[in-house]
Amino acid sequence: MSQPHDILFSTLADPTRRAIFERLCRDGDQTVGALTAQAGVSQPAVSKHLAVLKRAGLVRDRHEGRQTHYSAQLNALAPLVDWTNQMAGFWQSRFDDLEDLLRRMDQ
Amino acid sequence: MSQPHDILFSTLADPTRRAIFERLCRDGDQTVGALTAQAGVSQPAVSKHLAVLKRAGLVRDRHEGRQTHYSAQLNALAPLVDWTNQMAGFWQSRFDDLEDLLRRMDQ
DNA sequence: CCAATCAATAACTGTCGAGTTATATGATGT
DNA sequence: ACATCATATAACTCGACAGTTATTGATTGG
Repeated sequence: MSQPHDILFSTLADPTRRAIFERLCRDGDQTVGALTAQAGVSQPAVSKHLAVLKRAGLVRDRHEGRQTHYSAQLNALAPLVDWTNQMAGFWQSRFDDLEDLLRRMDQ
Repeated sequence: MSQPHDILFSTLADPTRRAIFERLCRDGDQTVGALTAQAGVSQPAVSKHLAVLKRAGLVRDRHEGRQTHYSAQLNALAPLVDWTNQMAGFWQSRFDDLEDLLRRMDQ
């Protein structure tokens, strides 16, 4: 029962973690240190959040010397967009069904 | 720091709760009993999930005799779409590579 | 009125996960 | 080789929350 968007929702549900992801979207490639500097939590906490984001495919890491740079992988958001479109589609199709029914009742 | 999409993400993060919302999108108006029948959890659990969905603005309730009908409020998903668009915007301003994602969002 | 039904609330329990500090791993410069 | 810096992992704590059963409140039919 664990769809791809399942992992996305739970990964992005945490405000601290989502803020990290947003920062990576906004400002691009960042080191763990740079992210920690504004995260409001300890460095290990940031590292754990990054690990979760990585498992969800939302970030990539790149090692450069003793630093690790992380960057956002925006295409990982696709299932989220798909899910939203699907919900909208259900809604629309029921609306169409209703219109269809009303049209039948009119004639 | 609690933005509107913050509540949406955490509300939709729970699989059981999201399944209830999906059901309401797919099949429209449902009673608590009908939702409980397929939720896989107890009736009180369903009621609590519905209360959370309602606080997030994702559902409306309508009392009819001793039953309560719930229905999805799809427009409440707007902040989610906005957030995704914003992330895509950040990304796009730095790269030009997300045709695939944009195609999904356009449909 | 009484019994039954539907939903919500109360009270409680257990689990999960986000945070901490402490430590390990690994790269760099002197 | 050594001291230092950057990140990851370990071990632990604590609170939030999803689930349970039991109960209450409200509505309907006999």
